[in-house]
Amino acid sequence: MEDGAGDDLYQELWRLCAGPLMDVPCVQDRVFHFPPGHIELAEMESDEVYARITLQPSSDTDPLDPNPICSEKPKQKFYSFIKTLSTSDTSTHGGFSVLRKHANECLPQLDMTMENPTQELVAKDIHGVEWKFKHIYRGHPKRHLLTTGWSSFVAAKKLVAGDSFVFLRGENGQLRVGVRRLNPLQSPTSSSVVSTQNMRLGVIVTASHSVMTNTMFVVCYKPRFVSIF
Amino acid sequence: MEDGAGDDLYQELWRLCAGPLMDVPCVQDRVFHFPPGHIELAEMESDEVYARITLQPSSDTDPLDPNPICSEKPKQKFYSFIKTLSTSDTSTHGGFSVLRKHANECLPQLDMTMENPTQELVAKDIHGVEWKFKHIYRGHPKRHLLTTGWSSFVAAKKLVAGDSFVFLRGENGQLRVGVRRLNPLQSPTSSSVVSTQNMRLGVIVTASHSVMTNTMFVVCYKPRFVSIF
DNA sequence: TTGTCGGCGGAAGGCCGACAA
DNA sequence: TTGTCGGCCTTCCGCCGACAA
Repeated sequence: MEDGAGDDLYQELWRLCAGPLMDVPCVQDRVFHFPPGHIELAEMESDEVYARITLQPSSDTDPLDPNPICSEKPKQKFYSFIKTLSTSDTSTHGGFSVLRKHANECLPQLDMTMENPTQELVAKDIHGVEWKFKHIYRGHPKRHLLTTGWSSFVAAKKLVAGDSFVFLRGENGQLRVGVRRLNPLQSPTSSSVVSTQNMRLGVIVTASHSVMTNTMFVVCYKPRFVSIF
Repeated sequence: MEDGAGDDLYQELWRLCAGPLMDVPCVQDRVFHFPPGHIELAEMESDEVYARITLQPSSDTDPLDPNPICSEKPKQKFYSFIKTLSTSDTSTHGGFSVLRKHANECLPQLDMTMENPTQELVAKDIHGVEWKFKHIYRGHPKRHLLTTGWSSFVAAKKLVAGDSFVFLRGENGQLRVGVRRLNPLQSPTSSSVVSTQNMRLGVIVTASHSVMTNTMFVVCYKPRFVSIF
């Protein structure tokens, strides 16, 4: 999807959107004789993040074999904040109020010699879609705001007060934005076509078929609904 | 969902939204030793219609046994039209232009002694949700239009030029509205969580399990994607 | 007959500082 | 410091008849 440096940022964005307790383990997988390999994703409609884990049955019986894939360290430093949205933040009346601490730590520096310093921020969400925001420092007393572009983001992501806005900057200056919802958007399909029962049976059959024929299969791991499978 | 007379209308609405070639057969089911019984539905998001068919394995071996359920005749007459939406119909600039023939045949009569005769139409969609439209006969030359309320319907149903608007009136004066799309809305889940493979396997297992244990099971029949199952 | 347009009035969007919690 | 509000300007919505295909 992106050049090398960007992948780190997407992975960090995924972590931020999923929440601190939702890291996907990849070492213990070996205990069940499945060499790991997973990919982080997000739903198109809700931006709900999930992990797709590709599993292949293995005859390797040593669960203590160190896993080279997980031993890599992140190479760059990240600057990020998460803010719970106020009523004003999500209202169509105005923009987004950036807390001073967040602005100082995470937003690119403004030229403070100007009367009303302003800049355009261009950030990508977890799908790689670009979002533009006007960042301005104005008012009395002075404050940081996101104005033009913010309301489109709120509408497109269907954000309401209580949801959280995720912002991330890499050392190289690349920006990412994301969303963490207070109440997940209900999927239209969950109530109609796809029965949980059918899915569960399908997964079981797929897994056993995979073991018998020694072929690969895929599991989707959704932080919000871990207990389903 | 509704009192008796309304059910007929919903069934007719389902037929109109699915298209003339999409009637759900219910006689030949017997040939496969499944006493029939189905219910028409529509997806919450796209209004795509489908049929949910409940099947129970049967030891009855006479395929020619007449089916009493399908021999009933509809009791009331329906007045309906389907119009392909023009660019103007779906534009936010104005309302919906009702073809004269359609207005004469299907819309409730206006009081033509008025200068600009108008009335409010209240119609339910396939979910039972009410939609209100202002119907007015005005302009030079005179024409039938749906104005206030129409744009909300277009936005909510995500209609674009080329899609079709379905209108239905029963003898009792009850009104129904529906939608038939040129290009189906792609479901966000179809590209992510739910794999066709898992669904297919789930259905097969459910069916064989049903036969073995002689219990009921359910199949969803979607006119647009008959070939999937 | 009916699709599209210009005109226009009103509602909502959205940028601003004021102010108080 | 920052959530909310009144003010005000602009954009877009949406109802109208005109007009031509």
